Amino acid sequence: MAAIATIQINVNEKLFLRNPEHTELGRNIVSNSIILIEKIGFENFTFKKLAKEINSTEASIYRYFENKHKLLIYLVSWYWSWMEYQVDFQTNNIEDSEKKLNIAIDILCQTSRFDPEFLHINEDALHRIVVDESSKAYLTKDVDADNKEGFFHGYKSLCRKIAGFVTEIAPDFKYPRALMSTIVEASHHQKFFSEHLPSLTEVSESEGGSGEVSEYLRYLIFKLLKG
Amino acid sequence: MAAIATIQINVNEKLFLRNPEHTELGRNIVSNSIILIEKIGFENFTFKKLAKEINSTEASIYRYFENKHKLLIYLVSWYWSWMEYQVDFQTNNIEDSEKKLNIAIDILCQTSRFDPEFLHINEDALHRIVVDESSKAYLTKDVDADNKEGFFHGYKSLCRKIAGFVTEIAPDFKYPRALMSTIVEASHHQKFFSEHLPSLTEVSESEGGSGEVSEYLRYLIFKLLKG
DNA sequence: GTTAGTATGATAGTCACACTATCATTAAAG
DNA sequence: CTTTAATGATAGTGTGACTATCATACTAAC
Repeated sequence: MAAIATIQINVNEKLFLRNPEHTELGRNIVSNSIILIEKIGFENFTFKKLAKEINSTEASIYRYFENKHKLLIYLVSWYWSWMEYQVDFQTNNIEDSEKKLNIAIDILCQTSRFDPEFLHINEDALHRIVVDESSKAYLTKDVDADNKEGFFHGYKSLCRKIAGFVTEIAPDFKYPRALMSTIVEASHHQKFFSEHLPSLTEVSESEGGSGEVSEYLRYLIFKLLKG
Repeated sequence: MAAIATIQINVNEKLFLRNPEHTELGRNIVSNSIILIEKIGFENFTFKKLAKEINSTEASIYRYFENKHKLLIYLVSWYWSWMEYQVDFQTNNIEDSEKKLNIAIDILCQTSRFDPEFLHINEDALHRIVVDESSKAYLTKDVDADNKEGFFHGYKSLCRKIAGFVTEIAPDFKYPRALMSTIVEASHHQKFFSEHLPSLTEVSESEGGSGEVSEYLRYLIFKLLKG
């Protein structure tokens, strides 16, 4: 099926040297880096290995991304923009704030699936990268500099948006943003724990997400907001 | 004041090649690695730099720790054991489960300070390492293997203990362990966000911890359990 | 007191990662 | 038809992450 309107996901321009969306090689770098990072983990991932994978060279990849850390931030940024787009799209024309919040939670946990138009991006693999690796994007000594450059705009923007739903439901709730950052982080580590350190949680995510993480988060949030 | 009884913090033996507690050099490695990692960050930290710092050699450090990742897990493990000891000590003889839970939260957030007997360990620096770096200890492709070796025992044990307090307060609460892992993780990233990405939270931790993180966490937990 | 063992230091070497630089080739744009 | 931009090919540098070897100093045992 042909797309009539093309969705454009915007990522901070300082995250790349050449825009990877504009060329075949660039899209190849992005799509295969997702596959490879998901497969071998970010620490074991190198531009040399990626180059081999796509039959290109290290030097060519360096023409797009300064280093693998910038690439990771690029991928994670892309993910947050995509998430925000999904939230906008799926909550559009919905009045009920609780409904909107529920939709947002499902999107965060990837419980509901949205047919995307990004042929070169494996969204499932990217989601797993975000779960496993995204905190490494900001847990560095460069956070403050990177934040000044606006690298975390997507994450902050999404949190702000969902925190807005929270405030619509409970205008007196004191911690809408803290709650949302807690929930977003929890959506990742609860999934991680359920798969790798199951004694840290009652939630069990068996294959593809039966939705126990989102159930748990939903329970937390609504109990907090409505008593 | 002299200690009459000496506290022994136990760390999984597989985390080191030679027990660093047993020698001067070993304790030096541990104490200076804490200072150095806190200062330059885990990614920039190398055994060579540490060796220089303590006037020793790379080779000597490798006789104690297989690699810097194992050293990180060692430090984090030590921290969790120490935290659990503090919880045990400070909640001893207290009957009221709510009080115990409050104490545990304060300990997690380092709001209450405990005079320790570990001269060679800078607990404040170690706490900052745990906030900034501890998730890197398990967010790797080796989690499952490392978990099998018991490297995360301390973390799991502490969560289980505090989850026990939760169950004492609210026996019907469905997610005691998930809640506790969420809270422990939140105690780290809320502090991190308040310092580096403040738009992600209402909490602000000005110097030494005025305790806003613990206030927030306390609010969450008790609203959930009694709300 | 000699010997044997253990901890550390000193040095050097290997391999892989993280780049940087240069030049050749090809394809598209004017 | 020429210029320019994108890629490939190759090589080189510095550093990190180790491993190996040998010398030395101290300690503990016989």
